[in-house]
Amino acid sequence: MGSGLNLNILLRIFSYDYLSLTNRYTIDDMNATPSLPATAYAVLGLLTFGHDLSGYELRGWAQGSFRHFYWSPAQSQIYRELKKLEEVGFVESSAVPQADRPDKTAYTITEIGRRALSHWVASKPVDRPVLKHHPAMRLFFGHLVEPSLLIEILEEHVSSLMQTLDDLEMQSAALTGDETSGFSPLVFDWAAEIHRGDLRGAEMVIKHLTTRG
Amino acid sequence: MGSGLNLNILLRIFSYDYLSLTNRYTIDDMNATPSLPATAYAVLGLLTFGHDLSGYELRGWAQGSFRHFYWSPAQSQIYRELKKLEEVGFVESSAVPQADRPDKTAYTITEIGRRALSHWVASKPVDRPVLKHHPAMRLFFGHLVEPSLLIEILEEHVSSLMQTLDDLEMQSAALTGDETSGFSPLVFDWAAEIHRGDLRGAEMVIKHLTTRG
DNA sequence: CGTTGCATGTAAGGTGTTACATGATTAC
DNA sequence: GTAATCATGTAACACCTTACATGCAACG
Repeated sequence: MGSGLNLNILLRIFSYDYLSLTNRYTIDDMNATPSLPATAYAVLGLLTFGHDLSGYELRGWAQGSFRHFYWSPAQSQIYRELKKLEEVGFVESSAVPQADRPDKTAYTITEIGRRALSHWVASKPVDRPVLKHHPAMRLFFGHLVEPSLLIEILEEHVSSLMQTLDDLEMQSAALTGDETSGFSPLVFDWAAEIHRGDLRGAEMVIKHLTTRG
Repeated sequence: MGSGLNLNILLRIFSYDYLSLTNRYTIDDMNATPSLPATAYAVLGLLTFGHDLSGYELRGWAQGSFRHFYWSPAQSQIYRELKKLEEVGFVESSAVPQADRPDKTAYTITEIGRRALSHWVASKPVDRPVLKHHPAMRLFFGHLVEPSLLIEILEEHVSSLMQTLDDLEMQSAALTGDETSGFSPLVFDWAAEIHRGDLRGAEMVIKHLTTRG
């Protein structure tokens, strides 16, 4: 362990109230990753693709990029995560003058933020994916309603899936070959496979319901 | 609208603090569905398969049945939802004497609970599925770490998926043909398709990473 | 002249988790 | 005897959302 580290600091780093930290991390502290919520790292990670972004822009990027394989956080939460990240020293903000507009606050990832993030990316255990499949939940209790109502719900789900697939294929195509996009096209392809599985399943269910209902 | 219904009651029913309700629902109020969280309906729905269950048993059933297509709530939350459900009159509890053990409290769905649930099952809009795919999120930021670490994470995910698939296939096989299981085998088959899509995607990613890393 | 987009936030409260407390029974 | 399972809960708090407030600029 490095120079600036004592038990007191460690306790504060790994306790939940990191918001009350007055000291920032030093590189010496980086033997372990502090327990920031995954959302904080997700926001932090968006700053590693080479652009300094404002809270507002981050919201847009989050919506555009993780929408289909992670949920996208509410805008108010992004601002809150940014505040926390700045307090622990993982990002730095700077005012960017805008023509004829109030300034915007752009965030840059710091070296120490980058290290913490890299550590988190490879850290284990990785939580298992969490799926909250509302249409499947409706089917699970489908014995309580008319099959025709179930089919309606399923068909809406199918058409929403097709839109999602279109979107994913477009995004993947647009980014493949782009040096700065990292593994994101690969992630979009992966997400597309998941959604195609969902589609196959939903169509199987519809077929089952129509041939005996 | 029915006899016992006035604006005041409506406001209380559709406001969030249904916990403070002193009046219970009557069947007349059932033209619409109150905004209970999906979790409450999920718990309520488990009581429609013909068994009266205790909080403890419900936790087990939830874990066993929706684990793979919905998340399973913490035990403490199940107890809280049951309390709420009883307060609005959707379930009734009765003490069941246990040999040589403290009594357990078994819950039964009421007629009005059943109506509310049926209404909810067919109500729209149905929320889109929410996926929080942690391994995919790691890959999304994979440009920050060694590819070998990514492959490790992916391979662990693959083996976890295979267990899930085994589990789903077993459950589907066990329940197919069982009159009392409703559509649940169909849901398990659907979930299996989703997980097979995930598997296909993860294997594609691994192949991609190994052939150029 | 109203709506949409950019941009940043606060207030309030719902949703869900972890950790703990309790107590008896069964199994090793 | 000590661990695991059955069984029920409370306390504390992390996480996240909705709704609102603000202000300016551009579009039609």
